[in-house]
Amino acid sequence: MTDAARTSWVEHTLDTLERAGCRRGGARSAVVWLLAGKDCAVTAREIDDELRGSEREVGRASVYRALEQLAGLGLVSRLDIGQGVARYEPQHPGGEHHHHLVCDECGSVTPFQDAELERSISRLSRRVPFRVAEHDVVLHGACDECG
Amino acid sequence: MTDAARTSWVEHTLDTLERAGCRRGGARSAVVWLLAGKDCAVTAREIDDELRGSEREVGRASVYRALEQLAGLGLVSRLDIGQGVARYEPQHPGGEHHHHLVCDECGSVTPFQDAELERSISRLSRRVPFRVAEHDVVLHGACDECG
DNA sequence: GTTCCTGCAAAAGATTTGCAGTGAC
DNA sequence: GTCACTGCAAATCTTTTGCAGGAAC
Repeated sequence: MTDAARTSWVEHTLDTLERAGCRRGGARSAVVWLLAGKDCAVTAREIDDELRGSEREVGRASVYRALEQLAGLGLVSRLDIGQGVARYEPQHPGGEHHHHLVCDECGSVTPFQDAELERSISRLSRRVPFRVAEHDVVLHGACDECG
Repeated sequence: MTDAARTSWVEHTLDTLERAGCRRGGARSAVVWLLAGKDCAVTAREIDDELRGSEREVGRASVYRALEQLAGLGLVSRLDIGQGVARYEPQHPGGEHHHHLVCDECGSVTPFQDAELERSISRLSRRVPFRVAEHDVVLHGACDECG
């Protein structure tokens, strides 16, 4: 992930928000900038903690509200990969796309990509009686260090 | 899913519990029997509600404790498919295996099977630096009625 | 000036835990 | 009799909501 790609996602995101009739509030922008720096899914708590120690403090409710809004506009993906917490990551338009390995021992989350898997899912998506918008694949097990 | 398969899962489950040093408590058995009758993932609340109206009432805590134990022994799968609730379904040893379509409009959860997808995942599982024990695929979108 | 945004505190849900009594073996 | 199991109530944790003040346009 290049810096250019991150910046481009931020611009695209702020533009889309503006077109949706939103104003450029500081709290939401802080969440957008923080997310832009993440390569893999983070939890609301992680965002909240990280912003709490930053120059722009943000209330927890604002973090959740920003994430909900961004997810609704398709700018971030929301993932539920166990452990009872939602995770969020930037969704780069037409760009990189990955899935997750979750270690059930230590809780670590690692991204991976696989073209064959994507092809299977894309073929499958056409077969089901369902308008498929997104898909998530989660592999559970033990990571290199734990297993 | 045949009645025989359900009964066989119950027997296998109770046996495994016994071998793990558990006693045959009534609450846990009630949860096992209820799960055996389900073809797709249910929430703890659904189990609790259903048992509350049955002959064998079960405390909520016992439902959660039973599910945690069953999941730990690999007898049920725990799924997090959004909506902030965990779902559980029987894991038939070496048997049927399915994934889920989740309608983001109405919240319905529909199971599906796909052999090609399974093959992709199984090949993939051998390639990653990770000991893969389970996998979940969730397709999000709009169901036939909502979409 | 209007409408959206924000933060706090309170509320709502899901899940877990402490504990005292009950039941299985 | 021992040790696991159970149910209740309380606690914990994540996420949502109400509301009053503040900011964007």
